[in-house]
Amino acid sequence: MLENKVRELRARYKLSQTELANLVGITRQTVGLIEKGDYAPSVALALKLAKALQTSVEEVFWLTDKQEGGNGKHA
Amino acid sequence: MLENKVRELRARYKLSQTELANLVGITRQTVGLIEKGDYAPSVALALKLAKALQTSVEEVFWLTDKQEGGNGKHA
DNA sequence: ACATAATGCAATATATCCTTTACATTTTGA
DNA sequence: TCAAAATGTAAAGGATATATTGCATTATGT
Repeated sequence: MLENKVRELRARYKLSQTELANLVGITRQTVGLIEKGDYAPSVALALKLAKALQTSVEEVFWLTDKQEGGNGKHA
Repeated sequence: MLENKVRELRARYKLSQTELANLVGITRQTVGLIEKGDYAPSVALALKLAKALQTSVEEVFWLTDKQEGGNGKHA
């Protein structure tokens, strides 16, 4: 599955979800869903996020072996 | 808009669209559409493509100022 | 020339991204 | 404590990524 450290990097620069969202041209809800791992953004958005967070796409997003959890609804 | 050099890198390793598609788990049609610039893949797929092409996401995909052309249909 | 592989392209269907709107909860700061 | 900001979350809908199937065209090798 796809993992990321958007939240960690965003905290490092003391940006709110809304501020980061404005920087890259999306809504704060989308930022929240990406941080939660619910959305795998397009590479265009990933490039913008990496730039806003002053690092590379690979530093922000990476693939792991882990399987996708359940359906999101807790048991 | 989003540009990429998938075709150039694929040629460098003498891979067919079908071979690259198999390496990253998609269909050859999708490879063709990405090369043509019609699709901006998910960051998960971009990571797999960059890995298959032995480089970074930023080397394969980048954003430019250029506007999206017409609707694809020639005038 | 011929067979085969590679590519282009189109239509349809499904999955997923992303937005908008709305409301609840949590955190922060004076 | 109180107000404001930040975050969580959800539903509905538009936009687009990706698969599947099928057929036409072009390139490659013998």
